[in-house]
Amino acid sequence: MARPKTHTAEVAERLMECALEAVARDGIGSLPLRSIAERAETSTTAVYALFGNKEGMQRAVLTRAFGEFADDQELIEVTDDPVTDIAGLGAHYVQWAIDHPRLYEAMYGEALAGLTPSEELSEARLRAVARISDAVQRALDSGAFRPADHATVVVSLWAQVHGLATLMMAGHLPDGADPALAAWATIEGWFADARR
Amino acid sequence: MARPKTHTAEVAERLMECALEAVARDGIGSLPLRSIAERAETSTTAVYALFGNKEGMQRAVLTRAFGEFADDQELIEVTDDPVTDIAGLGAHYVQWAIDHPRLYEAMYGEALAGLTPSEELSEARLRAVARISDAVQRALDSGAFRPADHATVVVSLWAQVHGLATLMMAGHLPDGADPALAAWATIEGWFADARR
DNA sequence: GTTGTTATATAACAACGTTATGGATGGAGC
DNA sequence: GCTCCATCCATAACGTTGTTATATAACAAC
Repeated sequence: MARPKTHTAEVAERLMECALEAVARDGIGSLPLRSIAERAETSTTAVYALFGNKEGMQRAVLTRAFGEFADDQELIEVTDDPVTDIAGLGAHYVQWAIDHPRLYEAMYGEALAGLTPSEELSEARLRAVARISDAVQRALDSGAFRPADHATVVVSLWAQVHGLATLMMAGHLPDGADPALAAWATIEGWFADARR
Repeated sequence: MARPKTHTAEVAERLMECALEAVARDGIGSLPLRSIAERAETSTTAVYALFGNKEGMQRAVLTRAFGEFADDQELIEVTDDPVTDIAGLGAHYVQWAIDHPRLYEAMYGEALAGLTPSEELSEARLRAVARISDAVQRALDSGAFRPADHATVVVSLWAQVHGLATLMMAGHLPDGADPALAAWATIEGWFADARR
């Protein structure tokens, strides 16, 4: 009894791809709806029909970005040495951020202060650090790490890689600094015995 | 032989105060020149005469913010125990970020990816971590920290506090996590002897 | 076909950063 | 003291942004 929809999920996917590309290139701040819609061969109305508004589209882009980031983390094989796993996950974490600076910037920079997160966005965020969280739990269970609160250890390691990634992207890394060694020190800080 | 200037340094200061206030409240992204100029009782032209353009004004705001941040770091008294100093500086670092979330966000978030830094901005940035850098040097000299590259240790500790601050601001801190303990682990990671 | 309802593209609107414009200003020259 | 006129700056205009209103288009029911 009405006109059939043409703003389908397929159009949403096209829009999403164009938007993700634009954000990865120019950052989350500059995302002109007109050019995005034009590139996706539709009109700006589609954005409002499918994502609500610009902020909704930004949220969707960030959710997608977190998903791809989590996929990358999950490429790391799980071994029976949680400490090695943590080191590998950390290195991968930083590398992804370096490879996708604008995306990572948007994920952990402006996103927090600016737009209010949706349910899916929060979930996607959790998945991004799930592997590290798991590895820390195994390190604690195996006795490789001294007894400590799981959340505290996770935050310590997460802050380390997140901070390293951000500083490196910003060009703040002083000459001669070794990020891998820097991260390793934080891991060692949790060792049960002083093995160095 | 010409009309005297009214776009004086005093006007620049008024503009700066209004802009800093606006950025601290709404973030670096939303800084409407018209309303800033109106609040400073001048016109938008003054912004272009005194700061070049909006980006110049943003740079100036960030430089000022870094200055205030560095002032705060320098409030911490220097003792003869560098490790205690580092812990205190780190706690102060995180606290300032929590107290000025939009400012810190602007300083280390968008600023890097977006606008190109000026000379003064780069200097102001360096001053912000000068105290931590000094304390690390003393910790290395005194033998409290095991022999390591100064820049690497600085980056490790800096990344830790920066990461903690960012994650806390973003509400990413898991329940039960103790940021002070988390930071302390990174410090311990550099201890010469396993004193815990 | 006509009508009713929904969907969409287009055009209009307000706000933004930036640039042009034209009036205002006050010492220099007489 | 009067006229320049180089200089400065508030105002208005321009292009682009996100968003909303409007009018057209497309189908189902009668």
